[in-house]
Amino acid sequence: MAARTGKLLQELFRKMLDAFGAQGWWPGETPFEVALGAILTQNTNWSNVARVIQGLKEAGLLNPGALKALAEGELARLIRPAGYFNVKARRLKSFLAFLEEFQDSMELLAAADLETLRPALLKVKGIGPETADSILLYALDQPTFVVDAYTFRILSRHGLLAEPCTYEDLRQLFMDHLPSEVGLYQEYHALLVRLGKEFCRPQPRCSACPLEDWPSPQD
DNA sequence: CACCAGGCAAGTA
DNA sequence: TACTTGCATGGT
Repeated sequence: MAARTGKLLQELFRKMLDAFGAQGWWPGETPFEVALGAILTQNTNWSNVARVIQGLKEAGLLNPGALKALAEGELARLIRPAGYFNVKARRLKSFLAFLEEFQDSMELLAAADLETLRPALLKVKGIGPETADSILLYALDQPTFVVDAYTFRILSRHGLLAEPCTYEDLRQLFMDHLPSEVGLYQEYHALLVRLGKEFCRPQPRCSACPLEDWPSPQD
């Protein structure tokens, strides 16, 4: 994956867009809701997270002030269906403490630049690279590429990865070879997840994948 | 029943 | 630096 990388990545995007159409990520009505969802969905099926967010919304708790007022144990009880509830309650609390430095305002947070925000988010306990990039890209509209397990698996299955390859390697790969556009990055990652869910599961191997045998051997 | 899901931190070598 | 392990629910 060297000189022709840009071309390959453009082709991949085009094929996924043709097969699935625009995904319109992230599902969430507010930037704060998106950030919460990013933490809750760590290694967890989105349907479980959606249930939790719905519950918080109905209880009027989907705002920083209300969540900060809850004891950590009480928060854990409320997010139980999302799994890892004790860990995630602590992680949500640490994110809320971080957001307090910005007057609980996602808008104020979005006003900072990417080079400042990303390292700051990564220092928050419970926010790793994927969660940080998800919050940056989908809640704050910052041009950073989100890499996840599907990204590794799809590229690896198609023989496009010179492993070993770290999260940062793969993020840089996309960002070095694609235009730095928020809308493109948002749609690209969403399409990789869609493709991964339907056709690139750990087992069994892909069937009826819309990419077919792409990339062809002579490429 | 086994396996998976839009990770991360902490411990070990 | 590069593994390994704990964390936990709900769907297939």
